Amino acid sequence: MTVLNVLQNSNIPLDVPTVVSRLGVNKTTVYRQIEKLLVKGKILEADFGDGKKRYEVNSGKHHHHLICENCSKLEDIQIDEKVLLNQVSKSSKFRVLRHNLEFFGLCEKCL
Amino acid sequence: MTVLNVLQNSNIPLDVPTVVSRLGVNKTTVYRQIEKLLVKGKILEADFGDGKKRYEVNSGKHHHHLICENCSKLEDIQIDEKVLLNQVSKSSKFRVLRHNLEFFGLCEKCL
DNA sequence: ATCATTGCAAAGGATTTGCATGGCG
DNA sequence: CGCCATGCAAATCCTTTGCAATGAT
Repeated sequence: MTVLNVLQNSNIPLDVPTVVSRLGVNKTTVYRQIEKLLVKGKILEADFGDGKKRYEVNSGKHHHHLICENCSKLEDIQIDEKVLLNQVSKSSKFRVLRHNLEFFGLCEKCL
Repeated sequence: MTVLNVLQNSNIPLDVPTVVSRLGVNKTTVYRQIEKLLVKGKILEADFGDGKKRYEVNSGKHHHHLICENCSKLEDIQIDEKVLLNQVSKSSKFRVLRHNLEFFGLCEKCL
């Protein structure tokens, strides 16, 4: 088992402590492997704003997350971001290289 | 001087350690005042993905941030999010209550 | 022998909690 | 007195760093 395996076996992004507990290896090792996988582009980092980073395999399909604030259920969503980035380039001279976009709310069941 | 004053005097969102150093009061006090201001809606939380929360006064104008990865310059940007939220409601049954959107890249000067 | 990988313990930084203190109604 | 704001120290949680031990080439 490797870090990548653990992430592949999960349908949601995992934080490092979770990966550590599933792998049974030292956390330092996991942090270092994560770093390498990130550089290689094998995995992506997600930030749900709760003070820890989460990681998921890079499927190649750029997507964002819908996070249920009641049951923590997570859903992926693909969004056409052309409109978004166009708005930015119209109103600013910044060159946007990447962005972070996550949605929080209630899933169908919790509504 | 209050926490709110410090945030009002800043043109960028500040993290708690910074507020503490500018105010000279205990960090616990600042964390507690921040919490109250958040509940009252006087301030907003911003997450730049570097492991700490930042806070800014709630101007009433919903906006996002453009963050220069070279010089850390920060620019506010307003975006018409109708299109974005429409896409979500079309492809999922989640009810989106809030979202987090930040842009990272290079400012005009650093380009 | 060398170089990368792993583990472990310690340190760091943001945040939270417990408890005692001080002000004020 | 009773309540709320403040301070301080300790604890917690995620993450990083230093260094020694192990493994592979």
